Amino acid sequence: MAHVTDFGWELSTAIVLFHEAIARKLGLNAAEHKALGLIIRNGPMPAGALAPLLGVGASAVTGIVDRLERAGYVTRDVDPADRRRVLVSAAPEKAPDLTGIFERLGHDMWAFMAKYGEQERAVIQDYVTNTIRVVNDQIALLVAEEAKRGAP
Amino acid sequence: MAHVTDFGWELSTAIVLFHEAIARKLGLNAAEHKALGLIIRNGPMPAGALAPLLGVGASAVTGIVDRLERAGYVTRDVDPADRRRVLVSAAPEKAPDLTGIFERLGHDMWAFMAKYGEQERAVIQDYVTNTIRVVNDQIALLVAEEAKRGAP
DNA sequence: GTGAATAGTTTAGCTTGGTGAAATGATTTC
DNA sequence: GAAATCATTTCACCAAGCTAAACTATTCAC
Repeated sequence: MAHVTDFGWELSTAIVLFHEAIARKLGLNAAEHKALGLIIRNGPMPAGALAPLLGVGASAVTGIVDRLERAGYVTRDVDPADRRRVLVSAAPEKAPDLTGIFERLGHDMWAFMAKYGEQERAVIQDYVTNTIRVVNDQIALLVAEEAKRGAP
Repeated sequence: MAHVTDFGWELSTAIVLFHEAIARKLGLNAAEHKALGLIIRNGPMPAGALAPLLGVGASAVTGIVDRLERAGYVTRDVDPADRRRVLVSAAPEKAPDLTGIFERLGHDMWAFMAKYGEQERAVIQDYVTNTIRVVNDQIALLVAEEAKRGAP
């Protein structure tokens, strides 16, 4: 098992460093990067919804979205359904040479994935899926602990 | 391939969130968490060696190590070989209930790893190793770009 | 042994990015 | 249609954490 955890540790470190490098490349701090990730993943969201997800107050979201908008990564649009709300959407065309990076990443991943047979891919998929589940479980436990300490 | 990248994306997000949750649990900010990780991984290191790895100036390291030391996660010791130098070592016994978290994580990983046969584990190992390599390559490219922009 | 170089810390000043209360504009309720 | 509510922004202020430069202690070169 030492092998598995060691690999996991290395992979985990690499992924965190990769995220940091991407954020630097985009000129974003942690909060802005996280916000952009949430918007890309979840689609357009009202500004207020970001506050709890980022763990900051509503007024701080204005500044974060300001900077993302000024950099061209997102756009603000009034929600036609409820014109009090401001929907923040990703402006994917403005992401700089990131396409190049993800293309290279995808290409290199593809290069070694191609040699696996169908069964081997199934194993890998099972492994990754289970790892995601296990990690998410631990996150949930940690967050639950925080919540308990926060409001006991 | 859409599957693979999607899984990769999910895994990547989970890992980043896990790291953040751990840092919050320890009461550490990003720089402190990164520094502690480096010290744990590399063993005792002189304070000055941390500065370039963290991407901060030497004077900032003092504050970072101060906070880690005050929290009990590391100790400072004068290097007997060169008494100008201060070796920063991890104080593992002081890490709080983290043992519990990593025990649970290891246990849950073990639970589903146990069902794989030897060949399946070899496939997984190959996959993880290659993924680490590919991600590290992209990091190296990004860092090289930064260096070029930084000092052309 | 003296002078230059090195490791770490201290200090002062500044930037960043946050909070919380009040303001603004839009929507719902009665 | 007036009043209460809601989403977001604005404003003034505050704290964290960084840099640059001065300072102390130690080592190395000659």
